[in-house]
Amino acid sequence: MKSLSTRQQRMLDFISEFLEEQGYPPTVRDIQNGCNVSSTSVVDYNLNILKREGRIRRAPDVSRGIEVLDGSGRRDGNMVQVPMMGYIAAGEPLPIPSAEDWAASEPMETLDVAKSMLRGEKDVYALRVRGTSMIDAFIDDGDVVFISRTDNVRDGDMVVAWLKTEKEATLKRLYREGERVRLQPANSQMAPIYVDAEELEVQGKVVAVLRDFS
Amino acid sequence: MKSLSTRQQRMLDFISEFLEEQGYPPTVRDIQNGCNVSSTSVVDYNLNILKREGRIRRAPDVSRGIEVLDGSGRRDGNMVQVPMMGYIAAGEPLPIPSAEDWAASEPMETLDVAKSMLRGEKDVYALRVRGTSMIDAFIDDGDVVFISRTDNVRDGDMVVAWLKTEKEATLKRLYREGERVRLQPANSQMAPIYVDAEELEVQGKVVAVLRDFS
DNA sequence: TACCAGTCAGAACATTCGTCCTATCGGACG
DNA sequence: CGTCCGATAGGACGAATGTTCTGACTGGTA
Repeated sequence: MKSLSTRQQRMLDFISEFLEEQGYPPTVRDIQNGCNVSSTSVVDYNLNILKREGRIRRAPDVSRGIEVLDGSGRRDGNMVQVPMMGYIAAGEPLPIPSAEDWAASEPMETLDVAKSMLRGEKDVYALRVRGTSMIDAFIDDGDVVFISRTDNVRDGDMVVAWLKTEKEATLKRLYREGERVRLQPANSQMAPIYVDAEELEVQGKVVAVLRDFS
Repeated sequence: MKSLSTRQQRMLDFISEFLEEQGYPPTVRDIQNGCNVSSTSVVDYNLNILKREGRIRRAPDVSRGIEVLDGSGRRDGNMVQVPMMGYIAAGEPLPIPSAEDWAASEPMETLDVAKSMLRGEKDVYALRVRGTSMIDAFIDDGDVVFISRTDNVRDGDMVVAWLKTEKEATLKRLYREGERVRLQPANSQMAPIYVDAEELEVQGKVVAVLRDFS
């Protein structure tokens, strides 16, 4: 990647900052003032260079039609708000409304998460782990688990397993073995649980675990 | 929060979509065409209502000067690119260039992360954990730890501890006890390590741990 | 020196685009 | 029925803004 002149670098930084602060891109004249350039034509000139170098994209004849591209040519701003649906703890039912109620439900606490972290998983919600019942999966009290409400569960996936008779929800790796299902703790020192397929309800698949120190 | 008319809701959705797809907000006329409105004045009229209801912010006399606000009045698009600096494993030195080299170093792999996840911590980088040497901190092989290169370490913080003579880097909770330092594993079953303050170099503070299933 | 490519200035031009004025329509209300 | 109000249209004005043209200045090169 070709190196930029100081002016071009400054312009690029200014555009990013402006976008961050204002929520929309700057105009040619905004850049002119922000970078101490004495003519709009110079800004235009250097914007074309930035475009040629693949640093920005420009929509012609469109005011503020500038997009800043990162190193690989992607645009920034790929966030998603994941609803925090409550707690998960062994022995308590999961407080998850159906998908229909979901959209209609009241605004709740949400977690800002980069889309890339979810790797394309859809219909994701978050739960905070209460207690140390998941410790065998290296999931501690207070951790946040991101669950994808998907049916596409493959053997070996970490799932939210609801045991109907025990009325218990835990996180385990799931393996189908004929009639029954093996629920394998992540810790090899711990013994697996075998249950009837009927006994089990898979609430979703764990996409990610987040532990926050602050 | 007052409910919106179908047209207003549609406009709000359109603005978000447009912003997501184009990277900059729509004009009044973009909204007009996108929502099948027959006059710009109607768009303006409804935009003012959306503003009054606190759903958007508008910069007067500014083209595309629309910001979509979430429920609590914050603007979307609060992302940060955290550099992935390599691996951390007991017995290997940390491959962390100094802060000066850092800016000059080559473009490296980055992780998109919501700012809110870092809770204001500055100068954050990421490391991938190799091996199970951190297992006592409930940190598994392959997990990603986010490190803040800060000096503001308080007792009880989880830190990247570099033991000079052992040439070992591990994640432990740090407690100062006079001359020496106690390094406490997260797992209460495991015994703490006591080292001379001289022996220890704190590389940074752990801000978050992320485990990704995919 | 002469030439050339890269960069910058200043200014004018043509759209784009936010705003505003006026008018219409339908429902609620006395 | 008349009035008022929210929502909608159509259109036009003027400011905001991208684009372009001309000219000048620089440093490198034959």
